[in-house]
Amino acid sequence: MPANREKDHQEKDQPRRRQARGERRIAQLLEAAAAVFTTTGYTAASTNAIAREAGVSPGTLYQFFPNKEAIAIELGDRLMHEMRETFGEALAPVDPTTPLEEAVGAAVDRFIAFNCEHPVFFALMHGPDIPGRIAEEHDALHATLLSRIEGLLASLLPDVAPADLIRTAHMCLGLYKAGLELVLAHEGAEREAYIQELKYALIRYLDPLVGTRLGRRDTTRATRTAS
Amino acid sequence: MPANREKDHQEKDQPRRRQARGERRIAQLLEAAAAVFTTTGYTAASTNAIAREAGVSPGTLYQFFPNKEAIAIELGDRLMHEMRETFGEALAPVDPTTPLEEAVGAAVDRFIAFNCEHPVFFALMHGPDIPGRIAEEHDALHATLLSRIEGLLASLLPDVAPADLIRTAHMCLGLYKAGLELVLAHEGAEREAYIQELKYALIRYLDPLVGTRLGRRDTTRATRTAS
DNA sequence: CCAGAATGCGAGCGACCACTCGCGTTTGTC
DNA sequence: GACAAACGCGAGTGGTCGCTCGCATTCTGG
Repeated sequence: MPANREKDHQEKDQPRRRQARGERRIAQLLEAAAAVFTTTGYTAASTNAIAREAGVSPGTLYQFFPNKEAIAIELGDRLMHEMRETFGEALAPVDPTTPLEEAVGAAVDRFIAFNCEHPVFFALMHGPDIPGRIAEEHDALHATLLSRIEGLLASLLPDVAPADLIRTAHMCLGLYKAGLELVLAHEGAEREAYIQELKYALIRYLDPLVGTRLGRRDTTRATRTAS
Repeated sequence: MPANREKDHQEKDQPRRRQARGERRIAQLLEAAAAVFTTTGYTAASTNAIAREAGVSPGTLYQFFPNKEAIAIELGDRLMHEMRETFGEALAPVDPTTPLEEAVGAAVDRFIAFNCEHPVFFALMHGPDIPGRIAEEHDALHATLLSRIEGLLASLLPDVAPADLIRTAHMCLGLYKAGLELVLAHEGAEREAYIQELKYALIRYLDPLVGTRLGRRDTTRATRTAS
């Protein structure tokens, strides 16, 4: 196979010369795609609808993306990048003396904030309708999150077998996703209440594992608002 | 509008005269549909694929179902019916002296068993790809489950405000769904382990709400299998 | 045994979708 | 100002899908 073509079919070596206009269009299209994906999901979203939402023609969309999948991939990449830089390593390093409540509370708060700001993230990760390539990205993110959580748990719970640690990490992520769905489904005070419930469920789930730790406060639910 | 037509367009008053052959075909088609929905989801499933899976022609399929949606509706109805008769009122009445562990454990066991036996149930309820009518059925089931759980919780936790009760019911269902996903994703011993984790998470979440109850045993996790 | 209904078929219809192509417009460069 | 490249357009193409229709076959009641 030839090493490199000239002006034709170049995809990765020469990312194609873009004008400022083009970059703006790309951002515009990704924003529109995020909106459409959020409301209809990936498969049900039509490229024509995305182009319409962005106020351009279908042809213009395909000037910047080779196909529909690439739009979701690029969107996923940017989200992942933004996620990393939003709370960089905030999940990994854990001072073993940190109280469980604080560690869980801080992690949940950050994730919830991110997901509220980027609802398309949940839509892309949660749909059973995602084709091959995106599923890989999804799995990669999933694995990353799991290993992060696993590391965090390992620092909190030194005396737990690895197999149990992995399972516990899966459970934490699952419980978080369940809570997130409820959080996103509500607003205002009710949303806050669900955030508290989520933190509470996670803390109660993890607490007894923190067997030999000092100063374990009781995790009994605080007095609830009488409503 | 006329009260009833004769032989034309009758839909509900005269369910159309069926032969035994027809009933068999319907069951066959629903089974095929369940298989296809389970593997590909509702929207991605094509009626031609369902017909092929059932070994009949597309035309035959439409002899028994007016459209694709009706297949999912009928499937949902039969599932719901089977669910009701499988553990009828098993969720509703709760002896207030029942230990929390038993109540939760029994309910989870029953639901997990049902979902393992009918994987299409999870596929139909979990997909974000579901059109209007089915979503209504979904919501109806959701509401039914919620009120059942709410009733169960009310019998267990008499001194909790209604608003908190509703929220707690939502949380329980969400936590269950999260656990179910993990349970279905594993097999054998690992599946059993996740079932235990799910029960444990629910019990720990609910336990402190059972404030003024007698004989509350400690819910510390039992010694885990050493792998 | 026979009329009529129920069942079964599969090519085909219209709609929609991802994607393309030819051509006109704007922009950066010399 | 001129040339090329990037940008922009929208009708059109091939393909899939839900669904229909005309016709053949099988069953049922009288």
